[in-house]
Amino acid sequence: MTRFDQIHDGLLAQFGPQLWWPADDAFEIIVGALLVQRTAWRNAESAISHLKAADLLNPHALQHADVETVEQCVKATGFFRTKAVRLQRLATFIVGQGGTESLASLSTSELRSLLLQIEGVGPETADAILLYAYDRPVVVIDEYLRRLARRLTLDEAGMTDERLREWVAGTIEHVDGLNELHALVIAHGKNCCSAIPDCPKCEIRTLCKTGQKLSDT
DNA sequence: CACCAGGGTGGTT
DNA sequence: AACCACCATGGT
Repeated sequence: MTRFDQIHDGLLAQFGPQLWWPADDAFEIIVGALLVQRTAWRNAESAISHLKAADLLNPHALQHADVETVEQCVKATGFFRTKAVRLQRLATFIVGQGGTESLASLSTSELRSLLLQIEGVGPETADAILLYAYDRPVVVIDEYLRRLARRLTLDEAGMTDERLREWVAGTIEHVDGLNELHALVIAHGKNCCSAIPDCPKCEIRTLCKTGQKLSDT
Protein backbone atom coordinates (compact mmCIF):
# COMPACT_ATOMS: atom_id res chain seq x y z
CA MET A 1 0.00 0.00 0.00
CA THR A 2 1.53 3.26 -1.08
CA ARG A 3 0.79 6.91 -0.47
CA PHE A 4 -1.92 7.80 -2.94
CA ASP A 5 -3.61 4.46 -2.52
CA GLN A 6 -3.96 5.46 1.14
CA ILE A 7 -5.26 8.88 0.20
CA HIS A 8 -7.79 7.28 -2.12
CA ASP A 9 -8.99 4.92 0.58
CA GLY A 10 -9.04 7.63 3.22
CA LEU A 11 -11.04 10.00 1.07
CA LEU A 12 -13.38 7.23 0.02
CA ALA A 13 -14.07 6.39 3.65
CA GLN A 14 -14.66 10.04 4.44
CA PHE A 15 -16.70 11.18 1.45
CA GLY A 16 -18.09 7.96 0.01
CA PRO A 17 -18.31 6.94 -3.66
CA GLN A 18 -18.70 9.96 -5.94
CA LEU A 19 -20.32 8.01 -8.78
CA TRP A 20 -18.52 9.75 -11.64
CA TRP A 21 -19.11 10.06 -14.59
CA PRO A 22 -22.90 9.82 -15.11
CA ALA A 23 -23.51 9.49 -18.87
CA ASP A 24 -25.08 7.24 -21.48
CA ASP A 25 -22.10 7.20 -23.85
CA ALA A 26 -18.65 8.63 -24.57
CA PHE A 27 -19.95 11.62 -26.50
CA GLU A 28 -22.08 12.69 -23.57
CA ILE A 29 -19.00 12.57 -21.35
CA ILE A 30 -16.96 14.66 -23.77
CA VAL A 31 -19.75 17.23 -24.09
CA GLY A 32 -20.14 17.28 -20.32
CA ALA A 33 -16.39 17.81 -19.91
CA LEU A 34 -16.63 21.03 -21.91
CA LEU A 35 -19.84 22.18 -20.27
CA VAL A 36 -18.63 21.71 -16.72
CA GLN A 37 -15.68 24.05 -17.16
CA ARG A 38 -15.77 26.79 -14.55
CA THR A 39 -19.24 25.84 -13.37
CA ALA A 40 -20.95 23.48 -10.96
CA TRP A 41 -21.89 20.04 -12.25
CA ARG A 42 -25.60 20.62 -11.72
CA ASN A 43 -25.46 23.37 -14.36
CA ALA A 44 -23.74 21.09 -16.83
CA GLU A 45 -26.30 18.42 -15.98
CA SER A 46 -29.10 20.84 -16.72
CA ALA A 47 -27.58 21.72 -20.08
CA ILE A 48 -27.15 18.05 -20.96
CA SER A 49 -30.80 17.35 -20.19
CA HIS A 50 -31.81 20.25 -22.42
CA LEU A 51 -29.60 18.94 -25.22
CA LYS A 52 -31.15 15.51 -24.81
CA ALA A 53 -34.67 16.95 -24.88
CA ALA A 54 -33.77 18.74 -28.12
CA ASP A 55 -32.33 15.48 -29.46
CA LEU A 56 -28.96 17.17 -29.95
CA LEU A 57 -26.74 14.97 -27.83
CA ASN A 58 -25.13 13.21 -30.76
CA PRO A 59 -22.41 14.50 -33.11
CA HIS A 60 -24.46 14.72 -36.31
CA ALA A 61 -27.48 16.51 -34.87
CA LEU A 62 -25.36 18.87 -32.79
CA GLN A 63 -23.21 19.73 -35.77
CA HIS A 64 -26.13 20.99 -37.84
CA ALA A 65 -28.26 22.59 -35.14
CA ASP A 66 -28.86 26.34 -35.02
CA VAL A 67 -26.28 27.97 -32.80
CA GLU A 68 -29.05 29.87 -31.01
CA THR A 69 -30.70 26.59 -30.09
CA VAL A 70 -27.44 25.23 -28.70
CA GLU A 71 -26.87 28.47 -26.79
CA GLN A 72 -30.26 28.18 -25.11
CA CYS A 73 -29.55 24.58 -24.13
CA VAL A 74 -26.20 25.37 -22.52
CA LYS A 75 -27.03 28.78 -21.11
CA ALA A 76 -27.05 27.69 -17.46
CA THR A 77 -23.38 26.68 -17.62
CA GLY A 78 -22.11 30.20 -18.24
CA PHE A 79 -19.90 31.28 -21.16
CA PHE A 80 -22.78 29.96 -23.23
CA ARG A 81 -21.83 31.61 -26.52
CA THR A 82 -18.28 30.32 -26.35
CA LYS A 83 -19.41 26.88 -25.26
CA ALA A 84 -22.09 26.60 -27.95
CA VAL A 85 -19.59 27.35 -30.72
CA ARG A 86 -17.01 24.99 -29.25
CA LEU A 87 -19.54 22.18 -28.87
CA GLN A 88 -20.54 22.43 -32.52
CA ARG A 89 -16.90 22.46 -33.65
CA LEU A 90 -16.32 19.50 -31.37
CA ALA A 91 -19.22 17.69 -33.01
CA THR A 92 -17.79 18.40 -36.44
CA PHE A 93 -14.42 17.13 -35.29
CA ILE A 94 -15.89 13.91 -33.94
CA VAL A 95 -17.85 13.30 -37.12
CA GLY A 96 -14.70 13.92 -39.14
CA GLN A 97 -12.90 11.31 -37.06
CA GLY A 98 -15.61 8.77 -37.75
CA GLY A 99 -17.27 8.95 -34.33
CA THR A 100 -16.09 8.57 -30.76
CA GLU A 101 -15.52 4.84 -31.21
CA SER A 102 -12.91 5.35 -33.90
CA LEU A 103 -10.69 7.23 -31.47
CA ALA A 104 -10.60 4.32 -29.05
CA SER A 105 -7.98 2.51 -31.12
CA LEU A 106 -5.42 5.27 -30.55
CA SER A 107 -2.80 5.10 -27.87
CA THR A 108 -3.34 7.31 -24.84
CA SER A 109 -0.63 9.78 -25.82
CA GLU A 110 -1.87 9.96 -29.40
CA LEU A 111 -5.44 10.47 -28.27
CA ARG A 112 -4.38 13.15 -25.81
CA SER A 113 -2.52 15.07 -28.50
CA LEU A 114 -5.55 14.83 -30.74
CA LEU A 115 -7.93 16.02 -28.04
CA LEU A 116 -5.70 19.00 -27.26
CA GLN A 117 -6.11 20.19 -30.83
CA ILE A 118 -9.80 20.77 -30.16
CA GLU A 119 -10.57 24.37 -29.22
CA GLY A 120 -11.83 24.39 -25.65
CA VAL A 121 -10.06 21.18 -24.69
CA GLY A 122 -7.06 22.00 -22.53
CA PRO A 123 -4.87 19.70 -20.41
CA GLU A 124 -7.38 19.03 -17.63
CA THR A 125 -10.34 18.44 -19.92
CA ALA A 126 -8.24 16.14 -22.10
CA ASP A 127 -7.22 14.15 -19.02
CA ALA A 128 -10.84 13.86 -17.89
CA ILE A 129 -11.97 12.68 -21.32
CA LEU A 130 -9.16 10.10 -21.44
CA LEU A 131 -10.06 8.79 -18.00
CA TYR A 132 -13.85 8.87 -18.06
CA ALA A 133 -14.77 8.50 -21.73
CA TYR A 134 -11.96 6.17 -22.79
CA ASP A 135 -11.08 4.38 -19.55
CA ARG A 136 -7.40 5.24 -19.78
CA PRO A 137 -5.34 5.12 -16.55
CA VAL A 138 -4.70 8.86 -16.35
CA VAL A 139 -3.97 10.98 -13.28
CA VAL A 140 -6.06 14.10 -13.85
CA ILE A 141 -4.09 17.18 -12.88
CA ASP A 142 -6.34 19.91 -11.54
CA GLU A 143 -5.92 22.79 -9.12
CA TYR A 144 -7.24 20.75 -6.21
CA LEU A 145 -4.60 18.08 -6.74
CA ARG A 146 -1.90 20.74 -6.96
CA ARG A 147 -3.07 22.23 -3.67
CA LEU A 148 -3.24 18.83 -2.08
CA ALA A 149 0.30 18.06 -3.22
CA ARG A 150 1.48 21.33 -1.73
CA ARG A 151 -0.18 20.52 1.58
CA LEU A 152 1.40 17.13 1.61
CA THR A 153 4.73 18.88 0.99
CA LEU A 154 5.25 16.76 -2.06
CA ASP A 155 6.14 19.70 -4.22
CA GLU A 156 9.45 20.84 -5.46
CA ALA A 157 10.20 24.35 -6.62
CA GLY A 158 8.68 24.82 -10.02
CA MET A 159 7.28 21.32 -10.29
CA THR A 160 5.54 20.82 -13.60
CA ASP A 161 2.19 19.12 -14.02
CA GLU A 162 3.85 16.21 -15.75
CA ARG A 163 6.23 15.78 -12.85
CA LEU A 164 3.31 15.80 -10.44
CA ARG A 165 1.47 13.31 -12.60
CA GLU A 166 4.39 10.89 -12.65
CA TRP A 167 4.87 11.37 -8.95
CA VAL A 168 1.27 10.53 -8.13
CA ALA A 169 1.08 7.70 -10.64
CA GLY A 170 4.24 6.22 -9.16
CA THR A 171 2.55 5.79 -5.80
CA ILE A 172 -0.59 4.17 -7.14
CA GLU A 173 -1.00 0.44 -7.26
CA HIS A 174 -4.72 0.23 -7.95
CA VAL A 175 -5.02 1.96 -11.30
CA ASP A 176 -8.73 1.14 -11.40
CA GLY A 177 -9.28 3.72 -8.68
CA LEU A 178 -8.00 6.71 -10.65
CA ASN A 179 -11.52 7.72 -11.68
CA GLU A 180 -12.64 7.68 -8.07
CA LEU A 181 -9.44 9.39 -6.94
CA HIS A 182 -10.01 12.41 -9.16
CA ALA A 183 -13.61 12.77 -7.99
CA LEU A 184 -12.57 12.37 -4.37
CA VAL A 185 -9.76 14.91 -4.63
CA ILE A 186 -12.33 17.44 -5.81
CA ALA A 187 -14.83 16.48 -3.13
CA HIS A 188 -12.09 16.93 -0.57
CA GLY A 189 -10.93 20.23 -2.03
CA LYS A 190 -14.39 21.71 -1.92
CA ASN A 191 -15.03 20.66 1.64
CA CYS A 192 -11.71 20.98 3.37
CA CYS A 193 -8.81 22.65 1.70
CA SER A 194 -10.20 25.34 -0.51
CA ALA A 195 -8.44 28.29 1.10
CA ILE A 196 -6.95 27.43 4.45
CA PRO A 197 -3.33 26.38 4.78
CA ASP A 198 -4.12 23.42 7.00
CA CYS A 199 -6.83 20.82 6.89
CA PRO A 200 -8.30 20.34 10.37
CA LYS A 201 -11.56 18.79 9.26
CA CYS A 202 -10.32 15.79 7.33
CA GLU A 203 -7.79 13.03 7.68
CA ILE A 204 -5.35 13.98 4.96
CA ARG A 205 -2.96 15.34 7.55
CA THR A 206 -2.95 12.00 9.30
CA LEU A 207 -2.32 10.21 6.05
CA CYS A 208 0.51 12.60 5.37
CA LYS A 209 2.18 11.88 8.69
CA THR A 210 1.78 8.13 8.51
CA GLY A 211 2.63 7.68 4.86
CA GLN A 212 6.16 7.54 3.61
CA LYS A 213 7.49 10.22 1.38
CA LEU A 214 6.84 9.80 -2.30
CA SER A 215 10.51 10.29 -3.05
CA ASP A 216 11.20 7.16 -1.02
CA THR A 217 8.88 4.96 -3.03
C1' DC B 1 -23.35 41.94 -1.73
C1' DA B 2 -19.04 39.10 -2.91
C1' DC B 3 -17.37 34.80 -4.03
C1' DC B 4 -16.99 30.34 -6.22
C1' DA B 5 -17.89 26.52 -9.55
C1' DG B 6 -15.21 19.33 -12.06
C1' DG B 7 -10.92 25.71 -17.50
C1' DG B 8 -9.32 27.56 -21.73
C1' DT B 9 -7.74 31.12 -24.87
C1' DG B 10 -5.35 35.08 -26.38
C1' DG B 11 -2.58 39.03 -25.42
C1' DT B 12 1.06 41.49 -22.80
C1' DT B 13 5.38 41.93 -20.20
C1' DA C 1 7.64 31.58 -18.35
C1' DA C 2 4.45 34.28 -15.51
C1' DC C 3 0.82 37.06 -15.44
C1' DC C 4 -3.73 39.14 -17.15
C1' DA C 5 -8.59 39.96 -18.98
C1' DC C 6 -12.11 37.71 -20.69
C1' DC C 7 -15.80 34.49 -21.21
C1' DA C 8 -21.21 34.68 -18.13
C1' DT C 9 -24.74 31.92 -15.49
C1' DG C 10 -26.38 30.02 -11.02
C1' DG C 11 -25.95 29.00 -6.19
C1' DT C 12 -24.54 30.34 -1.33
